[in-house]
Amino acid sequence: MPWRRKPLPALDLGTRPRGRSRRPVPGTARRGTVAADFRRPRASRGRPIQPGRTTHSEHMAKNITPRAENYNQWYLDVISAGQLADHAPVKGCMVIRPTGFAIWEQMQSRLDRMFKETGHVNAYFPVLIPESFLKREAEHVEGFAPELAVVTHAGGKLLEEPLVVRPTSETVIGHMYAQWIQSYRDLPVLINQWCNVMRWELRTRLFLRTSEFLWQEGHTAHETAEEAEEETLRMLEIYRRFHEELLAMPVLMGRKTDTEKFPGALRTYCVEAMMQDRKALQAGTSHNLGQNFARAFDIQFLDRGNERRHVHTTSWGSSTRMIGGLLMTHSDDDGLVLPPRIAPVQVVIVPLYKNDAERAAVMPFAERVRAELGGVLDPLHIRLDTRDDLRAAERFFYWVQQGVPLRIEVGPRDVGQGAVMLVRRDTREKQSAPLAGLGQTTLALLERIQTDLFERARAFRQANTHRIDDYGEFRELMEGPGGFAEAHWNGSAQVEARIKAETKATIRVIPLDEDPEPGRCMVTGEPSPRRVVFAVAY
RNA sequence: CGGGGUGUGGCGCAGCCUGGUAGCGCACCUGCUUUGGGAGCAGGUGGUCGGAGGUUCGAAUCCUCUCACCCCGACCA
Repeated sequence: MPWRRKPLPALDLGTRPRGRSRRPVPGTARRGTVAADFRRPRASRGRPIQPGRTTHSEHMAKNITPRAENYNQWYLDVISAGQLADHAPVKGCMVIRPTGFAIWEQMQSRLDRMFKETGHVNAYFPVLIPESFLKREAEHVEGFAPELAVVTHAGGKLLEEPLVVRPTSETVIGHMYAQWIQSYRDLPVLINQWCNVMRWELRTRLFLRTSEFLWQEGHTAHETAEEAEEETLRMLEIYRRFHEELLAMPVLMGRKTDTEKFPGALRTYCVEAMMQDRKALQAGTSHNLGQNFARAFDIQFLDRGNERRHVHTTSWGSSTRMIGGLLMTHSDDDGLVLPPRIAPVQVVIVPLYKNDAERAAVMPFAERVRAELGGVLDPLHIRLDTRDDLRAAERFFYWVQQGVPLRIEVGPRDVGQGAVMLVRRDTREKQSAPLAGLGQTTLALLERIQTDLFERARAFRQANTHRIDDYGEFRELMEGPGGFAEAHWNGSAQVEARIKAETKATIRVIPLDEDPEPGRCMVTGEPSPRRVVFAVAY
């Protein structure tokens, strides 16, 4: 079963340049092989790390509102302090600053690789789509009409046909697939594109919901319904792995209800995460489009029996919204916290000195530290902070708020001892480690940080997930602390709508359990085949 | 679109009621002293008060119109 949970594999920071000889075979996830190169330090080399003391216990960031005080403001403050993004002059649009974009680039390169390993290729389709295309699929146009941006003029003249700025690309791509696909020999078509899309949102929030956002949209066409469903679930599983293994974000996988599904889809699946305020965030979606778009765009092929048939298509996407989700999963009152595997800067070395004499001693040592780490990490992901116009404390806070998982302080005292100070971003634990074997020590620590972040998030979700059978209790949960509620539902859109109206909670996923537990709808008492997961969502 | 609010140096604000030609904190620049968790002192740069019109000798301040943004609600990756 493609959606079966797999254990978190050994650390693959994915940052060390790899030899060309190791070429992954499409369709097979590289597992273990690469990680084994620098997985755990052998006992003889890895120095035991003493339990450290934390550098401080209180919230120290004076430019960030604590979560407990105002969660929304905290979110905006973390973005601002970390210099991730800024508001653009056009309402609802954002400027992704270099630090934020670097995170996106990391996400892109890791996901892109996972797509290519499963046989997909990249292409690019235009940003402008004839308005009439959207109208060809009834549900699709109904779903997207309210949020379309439309170009009516160009070259100083009124256009004969308005052009919409793509909100998603099923239509143009369907149009092209109709021309490219003639025979079953042309199938499957497995194309992905990285691009921007625009959806005119009424209420926007940086990363989570902006009018323009960056994303990836995969579009595939298949011979049979079974193949399309298989592809849909395969990509869902890739999103699950990406979130859990790279972003350290535990996610629930499942199906969307008809009210929540993609306009035009047969079925929509998604991965859903819990944020620190216990609200749900849909992080990636995978749609089985059936033959809806094939019929609308006349995508037909001659099958093996020489009969003309419509293809079965899928589409799947994930966006810059994941940056918001990543932030709300791990960050704290001091600012951004990034998991090592996705962090653009994994380790920062901060040299400390008071005068030229100390500088002369410390800098070469810091360079040695960098060289040592360069043996195990991609040098691009190691930063040596040579700024001497900033005070030490200011540099510390800068990197704290950039979310760098590990800071290495190198001062005169350390040089004397042939050691460095390692400071974890997540726990703030500070510990001394000798320069000898520092590469392995660092890798082990990064691995630990990665798994700790994931485990912490999973424990949080678990602590805030409740099995609920009584609607009164359900309302109390949603009106009070919030969280995920596993409850029974009779399957009707009316009851779903009533629950939403009364509690703001929606059905986030219908889990893909193989052995569902039947019961009775918490609202109507009617039979229910399985529990579904409710939550208030972003 | 309905309800509430705000527009004054890069950011956050005061001044408006009781008109007299703009001030504070942070940031920024210079210098000295500092530097293992957001330094101190001294000096300095920068705005004509969202926009338009009106009242007045005189408007950030009063009046009219207008624009933008933010928060709450309905829609959404």
